[in-house]
Amino acid sequence: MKNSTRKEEIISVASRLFNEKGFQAVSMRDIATAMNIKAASLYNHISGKQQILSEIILEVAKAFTIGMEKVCAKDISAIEKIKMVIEMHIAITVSHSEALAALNNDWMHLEGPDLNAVVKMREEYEENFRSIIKQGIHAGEISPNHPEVILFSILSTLRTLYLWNQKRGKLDVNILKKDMVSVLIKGIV
Amino acid sequence: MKNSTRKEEIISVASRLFNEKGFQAVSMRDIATAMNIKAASLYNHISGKQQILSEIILEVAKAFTIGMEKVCAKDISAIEKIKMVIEMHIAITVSHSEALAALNNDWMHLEGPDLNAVVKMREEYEENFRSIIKQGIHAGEISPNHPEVILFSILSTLRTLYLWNQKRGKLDVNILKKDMVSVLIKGIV
DNA sequence: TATTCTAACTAACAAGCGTTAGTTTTGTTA
DNA sequence: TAACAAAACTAACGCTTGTTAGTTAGAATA
Repeated sequence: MKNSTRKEEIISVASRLFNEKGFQAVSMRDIATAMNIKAASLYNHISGKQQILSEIILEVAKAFTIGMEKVCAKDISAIEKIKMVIEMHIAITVSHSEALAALNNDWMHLEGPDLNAVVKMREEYEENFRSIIKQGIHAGEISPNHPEVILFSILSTLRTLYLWNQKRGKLDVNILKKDMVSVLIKGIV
Repeated sequence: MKNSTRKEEIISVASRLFNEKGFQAVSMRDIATAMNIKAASLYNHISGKQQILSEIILEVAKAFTIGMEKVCAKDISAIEKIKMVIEMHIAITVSHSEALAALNNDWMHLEGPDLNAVVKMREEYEENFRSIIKQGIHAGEISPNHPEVILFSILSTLRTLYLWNQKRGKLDVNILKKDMVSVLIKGIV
């Protein structure tokens, strides 16, 4: 309802718990206990468990959509676009690490219009990425491998980045960007 | 207890449901309904929900461990080893697609020794992969990028393969192997 | 035919779930 | 200090959960 600090705190704590155990394994009582209050008190700030999940996921999903639109609007080569996408993913991952777990693993527990919206954003995001790759192949910048394999390979790496970033204490962002662009585009040989 | 067909059927149905909704979101009644029996009847064949999860995850985790040990035992170049690992991942993914969802997303819901065992197998797997990459860098076969980024990039792609294989109707395995080896090793330019 | 085994069933349990209603505490403003 | 709003509380609701106990139908074995 409001934009209170307490509401943001709930969403932040819930993100952390969802990241650790998954949406279905975290109860309202778990969230409340982590904040040293009772479960019923949460309802002074949010309308229910579903709303918490929606807010977490929709915020980060929108960030990706906006980021991809910015990349597509630029008049640059396909390779340059892919570099931008990689850098955008890294930036969002660093700032929204725990929300990415929900986006990746718990999107199917959204309901109603929120579920539809997230699925649609995801499809459009992949379609935009696919177009960039095809553009690059057509222009001769990218090797004519199965574009689906290229798309899948890069996107899998980017989507799983949050896990690695959590595991091995926060690599330096600029080094990470440089190395990932290099590995994903030029390969490892 | 026994090696009955009915038990395997339960595990197969459970794998499918866990793959769709996640371990915590699937109830024993869901599994039973999908088999046209009552939840209590499941207990004639298995000891509980935890056992179902353990059997699903441990089987596929062991397959990876055995596969990796075979690769490491070979006296071939690092690049050849990585090719073998990629091909192994694709083979296991095709034959155990739904179990991979549980291994990736629900391993943290294991309990006791099973949890420890899976975590340990995962760590050892990654350590073996890391060694192969370092060997390749040392031998000059692999570019001296941060080995951690190379490891993470390839492993992320392989671990997420089951999702893409499910989404776009089963790509041809041999073409997939060829293209993935090419993209992951030689890059996309 | 009588017996044993398998695999289903019904009924119930204690515990935990998300959520609501109504009340009390707390801190700020008039 | 009195009044008010914010945010906590207690208590309870109906429902679902994993699981157990005891029973029954049907097939295989003696």
